Amino acid sequence: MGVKERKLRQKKFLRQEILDAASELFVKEGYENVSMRRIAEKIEYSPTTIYLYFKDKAELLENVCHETFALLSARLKRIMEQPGDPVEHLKRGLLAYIQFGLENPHHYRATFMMPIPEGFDQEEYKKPDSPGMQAFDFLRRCVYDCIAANKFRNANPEIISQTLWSGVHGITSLLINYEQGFPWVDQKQLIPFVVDTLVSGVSREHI
Amino acid sequence: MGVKERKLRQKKFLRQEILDAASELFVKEGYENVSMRRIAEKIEYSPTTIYLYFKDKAELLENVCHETFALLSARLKRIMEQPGDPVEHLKRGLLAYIQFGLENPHHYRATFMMPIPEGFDQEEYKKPDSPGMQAFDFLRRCVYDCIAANKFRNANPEIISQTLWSGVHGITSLLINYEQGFPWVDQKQLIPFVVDTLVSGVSREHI
DNA sequence: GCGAGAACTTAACGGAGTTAAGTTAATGTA
DNA sequence: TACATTAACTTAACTCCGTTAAGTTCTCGC
Repeated sequence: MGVKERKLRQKKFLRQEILDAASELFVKEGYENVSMRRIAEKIEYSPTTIYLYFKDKAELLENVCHETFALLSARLKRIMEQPGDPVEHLKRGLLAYIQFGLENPHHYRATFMMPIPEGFDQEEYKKPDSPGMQAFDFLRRCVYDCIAANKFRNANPEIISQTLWSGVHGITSLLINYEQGFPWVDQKQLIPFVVDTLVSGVSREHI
Repeated sequence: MGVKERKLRQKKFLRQEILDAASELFVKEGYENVSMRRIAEKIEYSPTTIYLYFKDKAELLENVCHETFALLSARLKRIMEQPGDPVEHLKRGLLAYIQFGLENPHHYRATFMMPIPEGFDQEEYKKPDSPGMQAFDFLRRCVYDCIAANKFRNANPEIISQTLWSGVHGITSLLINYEQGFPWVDQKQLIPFVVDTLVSGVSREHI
């Protein structure tokens, strides 16, 4: 009897429809302006139906972000697979991270800039299969490669990775938050300069 | 007739009481969990009274943050007045910035991590007397001093200042957001390493 | 004594996230 | 085929939010 399977497929389909509707509203209007009621309206179900598929709004938007960040991991993976020396890999990865954040500002904000809801299990985030951790792992592997190639100054690889992440997060989040609210120099100059500064700062020699 | 003066004093007093109550709730519970009603309850006035003193919630919390960030500016000013070479000044300033953010996480979040309400006049932020800009000016002056002392590599002072700011903002905001949600290395090592990386990255020679 | 205005409150609006209870339709079982 | 169970979904409601319009009270200047 394929009935059960069909039911399951239908359930998964609606779940995906919710995710898609939420994602679209999310991209267009940002976290603050996405309400459960509007998502429900979009898929033409009652608001309470969403709660049959997601525990609450936070869990729903968490899943929306997971979907998007899988794309970042894929992009980083592609960079790692291309030929090039480790430092070049690292630089391209850092640039891709920033670019990704600027292309998906609402997702980036929801994932890395919003307060973690209280009572939320923070241990969840540390799991290596969470999309944030997966992306961080690419960075970490890059750093290990650079250290193996004797390109970096003598320091804990973990501290270097975290420094680089905080560096790219800094410029990404500030540009997202103050796109117009601050007299930025040209992004096309600023972003590569930030990446160069970071990589140069952890390198054995100036580059 | 000192009556008008007394009235004005009373009005200012209540305004300050609102600010203090808001600030206290803010520090204790964070932006999300401060409601106009709760602030009103704390000062034992009706919620609508607050609107006689502040246009809306955003303006109130903006003022709360201004107060706090005046403290940062004062701290940075003190650092600049102490003896020391410009690079040392800069490093101490960057460290003080991070420390200030970690000491006032809710204020820092509200000022630098929250989405700017739509319809908000973003030009307001660029004004040089806004507390954010004032603090940024200390950084900028440090950078100019370092360039004058021929310590930095040849680059636009503006781009260097913005790079350094985004660097300290990155580590500050990530540590605020994921205090427990990420396997950080020891902050006592990480934070100085970040500052060293940034300064070294923009320096003429490795340090 | 009276009118004006300042200071503050009451009551309400519309919207948010969420939940409890109810409805409907399909399924498995006798 | 008749009945009980369950899944899927909706209706109605609760509590809370920011904010506003209207009303009240009190004080001051004339």
